[in-house]
Amino acid sequence: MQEKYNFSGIEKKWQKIWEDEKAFKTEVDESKEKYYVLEMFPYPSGKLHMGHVRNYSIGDVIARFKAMNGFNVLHPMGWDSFGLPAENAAIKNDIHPDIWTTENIAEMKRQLNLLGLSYDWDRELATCKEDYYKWMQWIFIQFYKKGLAYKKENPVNWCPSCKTVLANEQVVDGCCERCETEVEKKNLSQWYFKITDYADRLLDNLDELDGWPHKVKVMQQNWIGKSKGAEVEFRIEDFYKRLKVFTTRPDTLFGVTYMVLSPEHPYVKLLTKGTECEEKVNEYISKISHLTDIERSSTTKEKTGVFIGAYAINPVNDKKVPIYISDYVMMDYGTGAIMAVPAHDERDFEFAKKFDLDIIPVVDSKDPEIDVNDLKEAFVAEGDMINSGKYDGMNNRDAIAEITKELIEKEIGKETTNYKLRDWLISRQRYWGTPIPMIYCRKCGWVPEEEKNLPVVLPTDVEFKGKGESPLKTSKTFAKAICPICGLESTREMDTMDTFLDSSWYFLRYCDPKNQDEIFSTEKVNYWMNVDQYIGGVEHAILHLMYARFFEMVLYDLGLVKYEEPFKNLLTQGMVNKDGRKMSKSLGNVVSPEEILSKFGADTARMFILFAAPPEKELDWSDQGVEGSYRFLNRVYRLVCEYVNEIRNEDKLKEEIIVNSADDKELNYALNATVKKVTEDAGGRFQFNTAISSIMELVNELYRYKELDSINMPLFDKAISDLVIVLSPFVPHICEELWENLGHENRLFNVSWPTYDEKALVRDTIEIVVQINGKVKEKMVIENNSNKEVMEKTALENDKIKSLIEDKNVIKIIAVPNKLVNIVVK
RNA sequence: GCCGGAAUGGCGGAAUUGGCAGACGCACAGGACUUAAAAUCCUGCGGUCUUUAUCGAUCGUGCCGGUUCGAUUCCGGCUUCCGGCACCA
Repeated sequence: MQEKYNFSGIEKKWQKIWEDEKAFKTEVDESKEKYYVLEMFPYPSGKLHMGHVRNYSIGDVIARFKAMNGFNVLHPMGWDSFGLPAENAAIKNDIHPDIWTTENIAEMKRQLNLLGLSYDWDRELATCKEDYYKWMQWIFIQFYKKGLAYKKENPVNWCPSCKTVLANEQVVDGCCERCETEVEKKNLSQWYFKITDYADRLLDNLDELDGWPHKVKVMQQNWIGKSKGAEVEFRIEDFYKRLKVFTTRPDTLFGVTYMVLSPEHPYVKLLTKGTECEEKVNEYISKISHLTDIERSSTTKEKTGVFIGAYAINPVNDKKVPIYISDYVMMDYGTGAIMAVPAHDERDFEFAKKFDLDIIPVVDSKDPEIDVNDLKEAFVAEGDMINSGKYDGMNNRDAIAEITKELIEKEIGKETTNYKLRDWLISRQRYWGTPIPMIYCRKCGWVPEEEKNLPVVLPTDVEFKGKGESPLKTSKTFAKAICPICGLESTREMDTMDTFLDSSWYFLRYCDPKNQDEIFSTEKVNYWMNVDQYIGGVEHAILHLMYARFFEMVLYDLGLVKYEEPFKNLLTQGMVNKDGRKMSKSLGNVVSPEEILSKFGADTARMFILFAAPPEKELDWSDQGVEGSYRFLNRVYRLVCEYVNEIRNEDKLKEEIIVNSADDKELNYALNATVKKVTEDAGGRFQFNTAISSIMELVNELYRYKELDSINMPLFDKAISDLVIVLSPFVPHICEELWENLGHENRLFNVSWPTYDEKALVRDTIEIVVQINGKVKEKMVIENNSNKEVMEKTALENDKIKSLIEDKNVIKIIAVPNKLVNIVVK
């Protein structure tokens, strides 16, 4: 066996063998339990970064571990290949997005393969290929038929740099999540998906996702933003329509002192037209329309607003209150109008102070420090009702229910639930995406393309100018279509789909990626789904993960899949940082994976990344840490090499393993403890750092044992073999090489995971601790599983303990078997 | 502002059920091998005090308090940092 650890030769050799042997190909096999492990597929930017390396290393350990434990593992990889960068490259470099993307995929696949990942490449898919987006369009049509896709004109988020509209979820702090340009509002007619229909299910199902990080579930909860309350109708003086408001605090109805409409509220024009207030109202509306969303929604901004000259009548006490407009009321939440209770709402309080409006407390504070008749700030806590007629004295929690009941009886209100979640705007005014398969017929309106005509293919005769219109409009052929209903010459939809649609179901297509006749075979999807372990960055906690859940629910309702939730377990890996900061070009602290791979090899890179931190935590890149991992692999290599070349004696290997000497027992203990630890940490908890540390301990023990005068050959051989096996999911190349040199002809990923012997983990004698008043004073070696009496007796007979307690009163003795004796003295 | 999460040596981190805090690794220091270096191997490595050294004493898991024989772990109250949401009525 070659003495030097030649990682480069070894890695090339095994990558070739795996590829030639199609080592990781999977098929449905009903006789075996399946395991679907999935890493979020990448956008083919062309360059692999450390985040990818981490993501895929984690997935690969799990995939290899599960395969060795007898599971039929599905571990696919593909490309989220529609999207803006390709199109921007087209505009800039005059290269077709398809070519740019295809080249990038090839380059990235080459880099991925350098990592030795156990993918079934026969299942590779790319969302920009016709055979994928054909089914994307098919799904769109199913959504449309189910009434879940609709077109409407609305003020939408427009990114002036990306020149397209964005979904709510893609706007971060008022800016485009991709390019950080400030987002503008535009009134456009756009396609939406009715994700709001699924708000409750998206929320309720979260409870059952035990295998998801708490954090992600909370983020989705916040995003859905469910709040229960009541809708209340107010009469408006001298006006034929009633004003509806939403409130979560019907208990404060008696404290309403004014009303506020959003400036965009349709009543504003009706109520002010021709009145003396019209001018200043219009002035205000025009002023705030120049504000950006960020300016308008800043909580630090002073409240502004204007009285519109109209009054509303409070239905519970017939009080007349003035109506204002203000930009702190949003048109797209609730009814676009609020009842203002300054005594019990911070925003209303601020507004009332500024405009010198009445503040009437209706909930009394239990805290004597707070005088509700002289408030310095809004009182939002619980308390008993005051100034509220027959409800006075009632706890305000109860009053919520009682007053709501009264509203319903009088038919001036009802219970309502509101959500922050908005419908998903899915149209994009870009070329490099799935064409929306809809046709506009001037007689029949919007009609879906016939399914037999799918896919609606992206035309190639387009120009990329980067104007604010879909490049599809420059195609001479694309627009023309025949109405599937009446045959009239019609026009196609020119927008494409948000790429988040493509990634909302790719995990299903992996189950049956080559199917020409249907989106996937039910049988195959039922066998593989759902995803047992999904791994990716936490940045997808809301967008991708909620959209994918929504898709799965709709497909479930369509009878296409048997689970409502696609991802059983989710692992959100932490970021890879350098010097405590995010790796970024501008900071100049980017570590290139390829450089590390050529210097140390894939196994070292994987080892470091898995060992340096638990997967969900941030990981700080450390060059010295990488060298440490490299050192460790060299140490393992030398150990096996020395064994194979110098120590191994084939004749002795045939003997049965008999563990006899104390040293043998030590080694056997270390071996079994390590197998147990790695099995639990790598297979269950996904704490690869501790799994690896326990393997390091075994290596240390093997080095110690190797130097002994007599070596128990069969035992040592077993320990070396098991070491190589349990290490292989982490660093597969070096282990295959070692395995081969140990004389095996099979491949490690086909080898069964070793079992451990609980008996070997039971030592003859163990060390226990003797405490006095909880402080460790002495350590004693006693027989394993000694009973409490023996433990106490041994402790009390110990000379040191004796001397320490001789002039004290023993009050109590606590003995915990195999752990400690605690003597309480006074 | 609201909602989550975290805080342990010089550093990354471990302690899975309330039971020896600091596994494993990095860095550092000393030694062995070597003409020398690299590599490798061995030893030490939380603070303070004490001792020639051993042995030992004592403090120590962000801060304050509680429960307990015993708390990094449970409870209450803070501080700081990270993340999410945010005039959402």
